[in-house]
Amino acid sequence: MSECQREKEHACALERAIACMPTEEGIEAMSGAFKAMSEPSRLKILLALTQGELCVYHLVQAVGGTQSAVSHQLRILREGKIIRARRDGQNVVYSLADGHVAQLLQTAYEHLSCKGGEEDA
Amino acid sequence: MSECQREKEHACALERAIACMPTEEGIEAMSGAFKAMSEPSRLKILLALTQGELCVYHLVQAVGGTQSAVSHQLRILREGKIIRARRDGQNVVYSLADGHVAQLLQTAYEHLSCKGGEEDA
DNA sequence: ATAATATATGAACAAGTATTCATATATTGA
DNA sequence: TCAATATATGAATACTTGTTCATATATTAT
Repeated sequence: MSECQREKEHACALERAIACMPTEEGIEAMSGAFKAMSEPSRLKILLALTQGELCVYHLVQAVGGTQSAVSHQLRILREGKIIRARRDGQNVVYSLADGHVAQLLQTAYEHLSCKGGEEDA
Repeated sequence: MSECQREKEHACALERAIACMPTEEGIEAMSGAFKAMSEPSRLKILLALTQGELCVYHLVQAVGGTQSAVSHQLRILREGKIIRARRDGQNVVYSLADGHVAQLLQTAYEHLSCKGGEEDA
C-alpha cells in the first residue's frame, strides 16, 4: 500500500493520461503513420512527393538509392495507404494519399529540419 | 537518352523535390523524431506525457507492459532527447523534452486517432 | 547497516525489416 | 512478335530492435 502515496501525488496527470489514451486501433493508426516516416529512405520519398506527383524514375533521382530499393519502399507506403499509384503510359506516377501525412511532414519539416539540434543543459 | 523525354515531363516537381530535400542530418533529425513515435509502446508513453510529468510507476499504469520494458523505452527516448528525466525522492519523473514532439503528437492525434480509417476507391 | 521501494540495465532471444541480386511483369515502338 | 524501357517482386542476407529475465543501483526509513 506504499504506492498509495504516489497514487495521489500526480494523480491528476495520471488520470488525464489514462483518459486521453486512444484505443489500440488508434495507437496503431498513429504509430503506423509515424513508422512510414521513420525510415530515412521512406521519409525522403514522402518529402519529395510533397512537391507533386513523381514517377519511380524521378523518385530514384530525387532520393538516391537503387530502383529496386525505392520500389520496395514504395510498395510498403502503397500498402499502408500513405501514397497512391497511377499508371501513365510506361510510368507509374506516385502521389501522397491524403493530407494528414502532408501535414505531419510539414510540421516536422518546419520544426526539426532547419534547426541543427537543441541541447539543454 | 530515352529518359530525356521523361526528364522534362514533370521536371518542375522533380526540381522542387530535389531543392526541398533536407541534408542528411536534417533527414536523420526528422526520421529520428518519427521513429520515437513509431512504436506503440513509445507512442503511448509520449501521449501519456502530454498530460504532464509522470513517474515510471505511473507510466507503467498508464501504458501497460512491464516495468522493465517501459524503462528500456524510456532510456531510448531519453537518449534521443525526446523526454527529460528528473529525480524526485525515490521516483524519477519524466516529461516531454520540447514542444516539437508535442506538436507532432497533437497533429497526429487530431488527424488520425479519432477517425476509423479512410479507404479510397 | 538492513530492508523495502523505485528505477535502470546487461544479456539473450525473437521478430521485424531494409537492401541487394536476379528476375518477372507491363507498356511501347518497330 | 521482338526489343527496349519502366516498374515490381521473391529470396536471401544483414541489421536493427522490442521484450523478458535476472540483477544492479539509488533512495528512504528503521
